[in-house]
Amino acid sequence: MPLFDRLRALSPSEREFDAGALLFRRGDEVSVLHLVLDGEAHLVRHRADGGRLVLQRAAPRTVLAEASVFSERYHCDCVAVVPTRTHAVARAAVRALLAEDSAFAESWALHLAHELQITRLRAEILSLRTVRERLDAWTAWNGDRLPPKGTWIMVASEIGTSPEALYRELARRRKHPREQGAGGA
Amino acid sequence: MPLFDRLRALSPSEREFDAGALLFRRGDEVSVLHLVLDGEAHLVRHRADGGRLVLQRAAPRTVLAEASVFSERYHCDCVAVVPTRTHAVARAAVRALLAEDSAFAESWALHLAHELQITRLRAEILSLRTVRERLDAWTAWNGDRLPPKGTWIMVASEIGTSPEALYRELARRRKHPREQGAGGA
DNA sequence: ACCCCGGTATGATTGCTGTCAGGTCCATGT
DNA sequence: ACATGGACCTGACAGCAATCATACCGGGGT
Repeated sequence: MPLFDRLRALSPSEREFDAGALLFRRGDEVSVLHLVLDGEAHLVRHRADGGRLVLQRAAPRTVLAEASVFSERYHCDCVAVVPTRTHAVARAAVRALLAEDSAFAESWALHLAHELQITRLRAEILSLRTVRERLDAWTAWNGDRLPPKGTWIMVASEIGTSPEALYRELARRRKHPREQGAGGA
Repeated sequence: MPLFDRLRALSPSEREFDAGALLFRRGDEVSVLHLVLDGEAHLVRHRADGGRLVLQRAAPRTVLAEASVFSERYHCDCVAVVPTRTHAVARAAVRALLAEDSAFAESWALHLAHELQITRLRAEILSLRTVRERLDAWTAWNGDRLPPKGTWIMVASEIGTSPEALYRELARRRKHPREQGAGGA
């Protein structure tokens, strides 16, 4: 059973948040771990000057603030950016399971390692300079296929470019199919 | 004891690699977990067209390819980009420790969660458009202080810009101290 | 059939950054 | 004292992408 569903089976409680509502704030005691069911929640840290720094963008079927399981209190705020529904499982239950069930602990670590791998890749893609290189890297990771229509805007945000820039790059490839994926160092 | 040292204590074996040497290749059986002591090793995936995609840049005192602990075989290549020395601990020993010692399992998960947090932050920084925003984000995370001299080049690579661009931004802040960190949405 | 809206598409402009090319400063070794 | 090398610094230029603006298209609702 996937980790998300395994966690979800721990308890039946669901919570709902309006757009802009806070799931928790910095300094709050960590009592539950949130699993995002619908909507989107951001982990944000507020800067002294009023600026914000997003630490995680949690989409549906993702675990929110994994590190909070090991912390007494939250280190940042969490805000719902659209109406959001989460499944809240007791932190104590998760910790107990981690301590007692080594198979569960392993799948938890596996989940974290996998997320880490994906995120490291995303960081590498974002450190590339041109849209062309980023799309090449994206396709290399996603089975060497161009993204399906309907998902382009999402892909654009994943690789950190504007939708227009991605449209143009895709149009370029439609016109000149041979030139894509020129192997780099 | 930090996780790195705890892992290192598991066994005494060290390995050395010349620049360009492979630590392992895709498909190899995973027998050991590498801890980088000196140098730098990259986890790379090769694309069909000859291009490369870097998945992890492992600096000294980092654990290389954490996910490999849970895998029979490697999913990518690993190459030393400079002369590199690693400490190799048996995968079986790590797995045994994870299964038997729940405190160790917890610190392993904590390590992964922490790395994940840092990497997510880096990805967020890299998705910002201008050097100014990236440096603002960097400073917000690093105690609202500008990076110390001697580390600027490293910071430039962390935030994905050229050293020159960072120098210019730092010079701008020396000249116009008030304009930095204009709080954005 | 019509409207509306979001995704797709593309042209024009502007601005930022990457790169190259120089130059200063300083710690180190001889 | 001198040479060396690395980090720091800045000017000039070119290139790419963000942005703005406009338009097309297809699906869902009425």
